[in-house]
Amino acid sequence: MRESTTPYVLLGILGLFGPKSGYEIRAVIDQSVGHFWSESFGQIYPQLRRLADKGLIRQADEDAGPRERRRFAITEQGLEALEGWSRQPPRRAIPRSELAVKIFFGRFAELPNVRFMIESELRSAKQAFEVADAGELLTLAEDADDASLAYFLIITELGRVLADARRRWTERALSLLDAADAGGNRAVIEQIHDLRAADARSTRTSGRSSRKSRAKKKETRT
Amino acid sequence: MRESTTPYVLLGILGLFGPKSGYEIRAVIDQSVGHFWSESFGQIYPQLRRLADKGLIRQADEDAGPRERRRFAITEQGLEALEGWSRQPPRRAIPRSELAVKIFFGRFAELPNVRFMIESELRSAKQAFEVADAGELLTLAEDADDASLAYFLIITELGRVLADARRRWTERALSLLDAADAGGNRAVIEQIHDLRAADARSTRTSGRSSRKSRAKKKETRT
DNA sequence: GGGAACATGTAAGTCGTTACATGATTAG
DNA sequence: CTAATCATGTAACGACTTACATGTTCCC
Repeated sequence: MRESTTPYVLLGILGLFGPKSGYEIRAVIDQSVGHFWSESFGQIYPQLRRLADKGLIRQADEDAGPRERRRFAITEQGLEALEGWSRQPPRRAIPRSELAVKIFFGRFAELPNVRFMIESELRSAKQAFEVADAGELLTLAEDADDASLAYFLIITELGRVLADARRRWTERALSLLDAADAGGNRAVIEQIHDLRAADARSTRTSGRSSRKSRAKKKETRT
Repeated sequence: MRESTTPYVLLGILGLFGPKSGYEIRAVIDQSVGHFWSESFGQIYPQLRRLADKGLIRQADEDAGPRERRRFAITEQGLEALEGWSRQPPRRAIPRSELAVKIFFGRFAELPNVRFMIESELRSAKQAFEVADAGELLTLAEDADDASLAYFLIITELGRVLADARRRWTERALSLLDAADAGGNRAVIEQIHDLRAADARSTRTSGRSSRKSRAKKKETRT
């Protein structure tokens, strides 16, 4: 990675939510984009200093003691840097999933073991869904007038959709494991065909739900 | 990260597919778990040496020249190490998505810009789905008798489900963007309610598809 | 003979986590 | 008074990417 995204994340938080300390920034990240980004203090504090040195942020409270809270505000320059970065297409990297790798190598573990991993993933996915769902309600309640409302909701929606997908996958994975356990490869293949059939059914159904968005699109064109 | 998973990925590939060179290992990773893991040569080659030094792998062809292909095979010791690792629960890390962050900070970009990012994601998701789908067909054709069949299919299934989720999310994101563009926050909120309604509808429908897997489960119990 | 793909490897440098050190403030 | 939480910061280390250097083999 030629350029770290960390500094821009810090700038973005300060830009959206006003002056914040390193500690507060971390909390805000966890509670907003926490499903898709994280920063450690070991990254945040040195980076804040660097941003301040470059003039992209400035200390908001000049009267801070040595171990006291120091809030930073984004500067005009920082805003420009943030805007410049925001326009660039995102770097996409394959997310590394150790779970996926361990399942792929499942042969070298015991079946109950693999099953347990998937069940853990199921619990994790359910919880992630609840968190995203709660976050969405909170956003609707608190940011109903915010200029970022649509963006915030797109992110909570991503959390919901992805968590739901993870949940659905765990169910399918368990059904395949069951099939393998009970009927070997033949049953596994049969189960895969069932899943494909289920997919075909749901594709047919979901075509209906796009009716509502069509109305919106018409408005945009006029 | 206390312990890298890279060495175990190399061991796993050698364990599943027999002796391979660094170059081949990379190709196999890309074509199998490529959606969920990747390794660079800068990782692979030094790591192979370390694994060989520890006796977890050994060079399969002793007669290799300086710049010739050197294949490695997993040893008994390596297999034990791999099995030990396989049993441990996976470390889970929040996948860092720069796309999500950029959208969250969408206020600082221009709307067409954000839209373009999401449309790129849509294309990427569609392509990922096709790749996963093709991989599944290949697995069904080539590994129908493999002891890992169920595990391989669980991974291709993960690729399909996740790619599909990403696709569905982009559509929703675009509908929210449209709403914001056309009717501001009020329309956005309306659109979110529409999405929730669509969710409720599909939850009701999808309950049916678990009928098939129930049959399998019954078999397992007996 | 030349280009594409195959193939191995190193060096530099960044990125990022973890563990540690330190202290202030608040609630019970 | 003491535990939890708030709060800032550093140091060490490991992981990983990127760019570079080098050479082979195969096919046109």
